[in-house]
Amino acid sequence: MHLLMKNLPHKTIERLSQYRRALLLCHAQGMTYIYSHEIAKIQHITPVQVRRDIMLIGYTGTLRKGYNVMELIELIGNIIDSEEGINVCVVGIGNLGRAITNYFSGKRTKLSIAAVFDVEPSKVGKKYHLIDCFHIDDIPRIIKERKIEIGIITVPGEDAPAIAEILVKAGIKGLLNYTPKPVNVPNKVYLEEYDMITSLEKVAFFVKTHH
Amino acid sequence: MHLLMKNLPHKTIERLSQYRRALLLCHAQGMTYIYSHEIAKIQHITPVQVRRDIMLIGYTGTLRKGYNVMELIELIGNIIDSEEGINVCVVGIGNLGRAITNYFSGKRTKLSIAAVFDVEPSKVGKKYHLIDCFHIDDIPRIIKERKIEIGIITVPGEDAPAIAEILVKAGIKGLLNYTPKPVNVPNKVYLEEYDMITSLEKVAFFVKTHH
DNA sequence: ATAACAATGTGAAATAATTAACATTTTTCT
DNA sequence: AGAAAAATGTTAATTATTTCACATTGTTAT
Ligand SMILES: NC(=O)c1ccc[n+]([C@@H]2O[C@H](COP(=O)([O-])OP(=O)(O)OC[C@H]3O[C@@H](n4cnc5c(N)ncnc54)[C@H](O)[C@@H]3O)[C@@H](O)[C@H]2O)c1
Ligand SMILES: NC(=O)c1ccc[n+]([C@@H]2O[C@H](COP(=O)([O-])OP(=O)(O)OC[C@H]3O[C@@H](n4cnc5c(N)ncnc54)[C@H](O)[C@@H]3O)[C@@H](O)[C@H]2O)c1
Repeated sequence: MHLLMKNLPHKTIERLSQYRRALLLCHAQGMTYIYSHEIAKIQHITPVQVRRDIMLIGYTGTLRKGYNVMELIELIGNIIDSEEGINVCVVGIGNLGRAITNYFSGKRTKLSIAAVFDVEPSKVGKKYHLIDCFHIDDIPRIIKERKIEIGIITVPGEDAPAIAEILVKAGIKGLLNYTPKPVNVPNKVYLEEYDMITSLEKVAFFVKTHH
Repeated sequence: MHLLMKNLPHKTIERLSQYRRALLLCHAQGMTYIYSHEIAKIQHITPVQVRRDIMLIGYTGTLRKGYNVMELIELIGNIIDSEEGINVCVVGIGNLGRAITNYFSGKRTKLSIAAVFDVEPSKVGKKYHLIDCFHIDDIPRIIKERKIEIGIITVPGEDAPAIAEILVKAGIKGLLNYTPKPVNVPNKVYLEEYDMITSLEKVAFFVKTHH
């Protein structure tokens, strides 16, 4: 593993993921080289920031031609992906859980949803986009069997803390909580929380104040 | 409008929204006062940060008793809400669009979804959680009639830029793009973009590097 | 009454992230 | 060949955000 990786700013990691997505589209359109200002335009940021991020991962472009699209895609992959891939599970296969499962399935990537969980008897045993749905009591077993390292929580808010605890006990390494209820995890588990209401309220605030 | 509001850091706005949500739950449980360290615990941040945010909005608590829950809820409301409320629309009523519409409807808040749009003939004319679905050709008219100021984009990625343009032309003031495709808007429109893959890749990266 | 404690409020310091400035280099044009 | 243009790479400056450190002050215990 690169020494570089350790010290990459969080924001840079996010942007690398976004650059890669944009680059994949550019590659699909037949572009072989791209300038920092072109990437910047797509992502609504400055060219300097793009160059700095790319500098941080130790890649260097060609003066006057820019960056080799495919090389950059591969390097970003080396940085942010795990070689062997990482398995993910979704807990709570309601509206949001199904939308996410649907969204991910088919996307060829190093991240794949290896199981989904719910409590509803009518859902347990079914398949969602080819992925088995298990009862939450099976979380410990399935997580071990299927080497799942990351959990996405989409249960009703009030159940989120309990589910987080179950997942942590089962050995999960990272959690993505889409519930409005914050959950507690030990320090060794990486936690990311996102709530749409917060985003919307933020947009509303800036709409209100900037005009 | 407060002078204060103008200069609040973006991060503070996000946290205020989160504090309020947590405070509402505390209020519902009958708490009348709360300490900065209690809020901090819920949100996984430091008590100093909570106190600083609260300082920034000009509220002051009671020494030794902490903050009055209801007063704080109301003050945060004064800061981030619009008095009259803001109307929102969702464009693209697929899996994610429906999940979001479902999630928002019923939540009593100053933000309400006033219309949804799609292109599918089978969806146009129907109601989703009591909200009318119109054809995207009606965007300009409906946005004016219903005084919609914010748009949430949940169409397939490739259509997002075109939809953003239509919404901007129709006079939208803020956009929340849940598509993986970045869109362009003029400077006066506030834009927030969020992609789940990026979040998941970020979690995966830190899982990989921190262990 | 007084000391010990536990909370807030905040200037100052530290850290994180972005942006400016510019040296360098390749390409193109004359 | 030499000048002009346009791109990268990077140090330094700036700005944004978080954290430290501590003065202040109600509350509780002795
Ligand atoms: N729908 C959205 O767009 C949206 C947006 C932001 C946040 N959220 C949040 O995501 C969560 C799910 O939203 P939704 O709209 O999909 O709700 P939903 O009710 O459609 O789905 C919840 C699912 O969780 C299952 N469930 C309930 N208790 C469970 C438990 N203890 N263990 C496992 N599964 C359990 C239910 O059977 C159901 O399938 C909620 O917390 C919601 O606040 C949703
Ligand atoms: N499902 C998820 O969890 C998820 C997560 C992140 C991002 N996304 C993104 O959100 C978007 C929607 O995802 P989804 O799973 O709901 O897809 P979906 O196919 O279920 O829904 C898309 C909807 O948009 C409609 N549509 C198509 N073209 C349109 C146009 N020009 N104008 C208006 N409506 C149009 C379709 O009729 C459909 O109803 C996609 O861009 C996807 O990448 C989805």
